[in-house]
Formats: sequence, structure tokens, C-alpha cells
Amino acid sequence: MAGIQEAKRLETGRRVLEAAVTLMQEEGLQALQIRAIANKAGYSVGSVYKHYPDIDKLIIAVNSITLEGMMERLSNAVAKADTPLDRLKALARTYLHFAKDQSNLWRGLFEHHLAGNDEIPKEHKQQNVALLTLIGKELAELNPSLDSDSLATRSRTCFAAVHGMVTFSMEGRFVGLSGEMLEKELDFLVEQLVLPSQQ
Amino acid sequence: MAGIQEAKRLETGRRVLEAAVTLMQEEGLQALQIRAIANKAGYSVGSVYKHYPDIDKLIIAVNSITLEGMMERLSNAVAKADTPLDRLKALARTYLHFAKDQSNLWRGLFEHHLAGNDEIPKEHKQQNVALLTLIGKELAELNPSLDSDSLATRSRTCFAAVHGMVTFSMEGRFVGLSGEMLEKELDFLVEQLVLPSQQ
DNA sequence: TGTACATCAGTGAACGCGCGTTCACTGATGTAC
DNA sequence: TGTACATCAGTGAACGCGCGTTCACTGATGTAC
Repeated sequence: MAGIQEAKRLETGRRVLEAAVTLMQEEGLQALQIRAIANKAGYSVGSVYKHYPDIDKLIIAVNSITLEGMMERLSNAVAKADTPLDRLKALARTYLHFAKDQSNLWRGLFEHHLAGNDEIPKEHKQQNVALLTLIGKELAELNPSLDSDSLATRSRTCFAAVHGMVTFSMEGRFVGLSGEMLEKELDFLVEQLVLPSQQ
Repeated sequence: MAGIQEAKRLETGRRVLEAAVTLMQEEGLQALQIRAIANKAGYSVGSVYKHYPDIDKLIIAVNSITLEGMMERLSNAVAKADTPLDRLKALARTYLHFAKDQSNLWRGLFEHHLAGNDEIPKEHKQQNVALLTLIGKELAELNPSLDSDSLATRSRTCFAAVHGMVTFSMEGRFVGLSGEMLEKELDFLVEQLVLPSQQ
């Protein structure tokens, strides 16, 4: 009859993580507390610690799932567009949409500052590289003469610029701008970034 | 002999605020604690509360000073450049420089999320408008046909994009990029943003 | 100029709360014979 | 198949710490006469 314990353990781990994701989604990072998670998952605080050494690791696990979901949406968006410029616009818009309809998950990605000692987890770095690669691929197609260093830098610049706009939008700093107009403005940003350089 | 009490009171207020600014500068927002401030200013915790109702207001006061200092540097930078494009580049670079050599003060501006109920202070909003105006003035000169709504939006887009790059840079996300190259890339961003639109 | 009282600046121990983390304990499952 | 012991999942009260905030108190300054 071996296996019951393992099944229970896996099930608990799953439920704890699921509860944490739901909590982040519904109430944000500051609601992601051991007691709340345990309660939502239907266990006691001690059980949570049987699966995660501390709350930081649990938050990281939630953020990994968020990144995964976001990357999936971005990949899908890219696949639907036909030109490099359209793909870049789709990336930017999808990023904005993700931030808007998963605002707590999205904020969680940036609000969580590791307590100093801990490293940024490999998984996150990989996802980050994957995102930059998505961008870089299109930039390279639009501008084949870019060397790989410039391409890496340029990809980051594009991501940073779009991210800045999305952040401002999420903070309500684009006052009085309708959703439609905001997307147009995001398109504008992307268009300008890939325009042939002046010099 | 009236006036000794008032002088003491003003002096204490000054020292408390000064200590808070120094603490933010040297150790960042998370070090801005009542006991640390009181200690640095040479008073007890009770005295701090005679001048600020809670720590949030004190942080806001520190951030106001930061914004003031930043705006002064930005204004000076603008005054030294001769063309709209150069002025925009100077704004972006100065913003980056400020973030770099006052990193804790700069981070404090964005890390401090008010605890929900409190409004964003008028002073901060005004400084924000002033910054957008600095940008808008140059954009209008470069593109006189922009109506005022578009100009307002475009100013925010430019600020957001530059802010995004500066944020990424502060997080070390422009890996392996020298300071000089980073500034060049920031110039690139500004140039692209003001390039004549394609359509 | 002096006296009596009121008001103010400043003190710091103590309170309170949130919240992550620990650990001795219980009952179920697994294992050895 | 049964028994005895070991191991594991799960519990939740209690601990500990950080830190903002309060408040009764002290001594200096101001005011009224």
C-alpha cells in the first residue's frame, strides 16, 4: 500500500501553491501571508513549512507561475502576427493586457524584493532571457546589421521603454486616456523605436 | 524673552527632517524608522511625533525634498542645452545621473506606497506636472502640430520610456553595458521618440 | 523685580500589533519479522 | 495475517522580533499681576 503518503504530500504541495497563487491574484503580494495561505489551502501553518522553507521561496514559486503564464500569452501573441513590427506591437499590447487583467500577479513580479542575500532564481532569469529573445528576434529581422551586443542592449531598451509605459498606466499616470488611446500610444512607442535611425 | 520656545521648535523640526533625509540617502527607505531618525537627530521618539503625525508624513516630506532637488538639477540641465533635442537628451541623462548618485533617494520616491487611504500630496503632483511640462515644452517645439491632449500624452510616454530605462539600469538589467554606452542608448531612445512619425 | 501658575519642548518606557517561524505532539501510513 | 516499531503528514499554540505609537512625566519658558 506504499504511496499514500507520497500522494498526500504532493497533493498538499499542490494545494498550498494553488492557494498562494489565488491569494496573490485576488489580494496582492501583501496578502500573501503564511496564515492566509494555510487557511485558504485548508491546512495549518506548519504544513506550509513542510513544503517551503520560508515565505520568500513561496512568493518566488508564485512569481514563476506568473512568468510562465505571461510568457505563454506573449508567445501566442507573437505567433498571430505576420510582420516583425506587428509582432513587436503585439508583444507590447499583450504585455499591457496581462498587466491589466492580472494586475496583482503582475505587480507581484516587481514588488517582491528579495531580502538581500537570496539570489534571483534561475527560473526567473531564464524567463527574462526568453522574453528578451522574443524581442531581439524581431529587432534583428528589422535591422540585420545590428551586432549581437547591440541587439541585446536594444532589446532591453525596448522592453524597458514598454515596461515604463505599462507601469505608468497601471499607476493611473496616463490620466484621462482611454484604453484604446493608450494602446495607440503604445503602438507609437514601438513604431518609433524601430524607425530607421537618423545618423 | 518670547521666542525661545518657537526657535527650539523650529530647530528641532529642521533637525528631524534633516536626519530623515540623511538616513534615506545613506541607508534607504527601509532604514527610515522613527527610532533611527530620532537618534540621528539627537532627540527621542516622542519629539519626532511632535512634528510629524506619523512616519508616512515624514517619508512624504523627505520625498518632497528629493523631488525638489531633482527638479532643480533637471532645470539646470535644460538651461545649458541649445536645441530641443539636446534639451530632451539632457533631461534624460540628468534623470539617469540623479538616480545613480542619489540612488536611495531616487528609489525612495517609488518604493514608498502610501498605505491606501492617504492621497498623493499636492506637492508631489505639482512637481510631477512641472517635470512633464519641461518635457512637453521641447516636444511642442519639435512638433508644433501636436494638440494639447496629444502633447500631454506624448510627454508622459517619453517620461515613462526614459524612466523604464533608468529603472532597468538601476536594477542592473543592462548587464555588461558601460556607463558611456548606457548614456548613448538613452540618447538613442530620445532620438527615436522625436523622429518624424512614419504615418 | 518677584511670585505663582500655565504652557510648551522633550523624554523614553511601555504598549500593541502583525507576522514569520518553531516545535512538541497526534494519528495515519509504512516496514520488518 | 498479525504485531511492534519507525517514519511521515499534519497540527496549532507559543515564541520572538521589529517597529510604529502612546502617554504620563520633567524641566524650561512664557504670562499675569
